[in-house]
Amino acid sequence: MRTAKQILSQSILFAGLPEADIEALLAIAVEKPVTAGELIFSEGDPGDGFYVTIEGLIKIYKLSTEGKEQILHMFGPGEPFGEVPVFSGQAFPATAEGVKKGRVLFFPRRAFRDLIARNPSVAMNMLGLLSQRLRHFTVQVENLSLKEVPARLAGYFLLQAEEQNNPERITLNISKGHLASFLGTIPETLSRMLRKMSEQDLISVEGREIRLLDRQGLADLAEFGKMENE
Amino acid sequence: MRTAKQILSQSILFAGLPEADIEALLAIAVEKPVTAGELIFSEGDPGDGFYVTIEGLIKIYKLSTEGKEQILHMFGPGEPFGEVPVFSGQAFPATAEGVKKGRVLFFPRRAFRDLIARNPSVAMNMLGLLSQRLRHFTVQVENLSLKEVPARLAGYFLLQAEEQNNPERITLNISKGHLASFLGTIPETLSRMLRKMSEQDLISVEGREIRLLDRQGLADLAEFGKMENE
DNA sequence: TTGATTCCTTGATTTATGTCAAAATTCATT
DNA sequence: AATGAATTTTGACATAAATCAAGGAATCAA
Repeated sequence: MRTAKQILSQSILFAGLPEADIEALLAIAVEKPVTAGELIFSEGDPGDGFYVTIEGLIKIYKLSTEGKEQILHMFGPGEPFGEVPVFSGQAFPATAEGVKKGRVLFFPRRAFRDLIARNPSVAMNMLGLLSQRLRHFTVQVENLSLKEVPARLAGYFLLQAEEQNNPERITLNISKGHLASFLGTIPETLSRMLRKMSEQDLISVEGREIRLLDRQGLADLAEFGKMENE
Repeated sequence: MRTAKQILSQSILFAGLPEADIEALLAIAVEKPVTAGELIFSEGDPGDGFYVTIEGLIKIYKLSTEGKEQILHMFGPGEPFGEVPVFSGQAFPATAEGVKKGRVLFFPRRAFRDLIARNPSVAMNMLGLLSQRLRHFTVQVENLSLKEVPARLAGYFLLQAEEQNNPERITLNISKGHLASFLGTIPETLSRMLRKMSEQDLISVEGREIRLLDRQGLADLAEFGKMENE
């Protein structure tokens, strides 16, 4: 069983925080067991603290006017929930309920705010993490709305080059199959596009190492979407 | 000319903060004019503060090994830059330079951290903003990797329903043309899909009002991607 | 080495969706 | 209401990419 500490230090909100900060967070958090079907909070409850799932599965839902349950999200280990209204000082806009037995950490709003005041670098780190992810996703969304696969792929390469801090070579950290699905396509198409881009000397591929041979060409491709024909 | 205060209160990092907090931020910020071609910071400089563009245009770039400039981002009014390394206590990984004459606000790291310690709800608000946007983009990225347009569209409707806090009806806040481009398609295709979805009683469309008639059907569509044939 | 998986590539075909052209509708302004 | 501009819809056609089917690498365990 993974400990709360392990989960936290890999979670979206706290990943990469120094161990001392994780300890400080654990010190103010309250661990609660959750059973399937158990209500964690209800729509309209005051947002007096947020949660991080440690184990199990939580669903967030609203009831439609006919009383039907509309699931909005499911959250597993490492994923926070309720933090948006809590950070903003709002009531919970939906209901949270256990789906699979597990446990969650509850971070009381007040104690969390005090922790930040005592130790502002925790907040700074969190802001850094969130900003970075946000920037990543902003670019990613732009990429994905590009109509054609070669353009999305070129955009992905440029984004990765930036994030890996190397403008000339990137290493795929996921399999080509996963990459295909991530780009909204399938392995066959990805494979063909990689070949085509290699033939045009935009890139060269050696396993998971991609060399970016023509950055300007890739940028044009990402912007205009069309590849010149062979 | 829009004032720094107006820009800040609509910026990604600070939008929606109470006026008092914006004032507090302005009190620690230093306004600097920027001319075209002026260096703001260089790769490797210590990240002793971050910037928000007020007016003009800033480019962020790195130099390739052959000394060629690789532009990573351009930032206009309201957009922060340098905040990721600064929040995380790193050096700047790239160089910032003015492209169009304007001005920027500089937030010294130290003063900003002290501000957070004095006034943790500023940090809480920022965390709330970033978390919300992050959640939005996370879902959006998932949607956009769905292969077919009807699935992406259904996903978009469900996301909007959640954000507009109304599970049964949404109001498009962008034109259908823009929506098409946002979903990575074109107005013609969007139009056809809306008709098809209406014919199947998944939705009904009255101008920019979309009524979600079959939420489960939409969820299935978003998940499995296929529409049943006419 | 062998066999067993998994991952990646290639080819033939079908299908979804983009392109082009034009009509219809909506919206804003007089 | 009437004009004009912008947006949306429709139709015929072209094409990028998905599907289906098969075969090759690469990886791993014994």
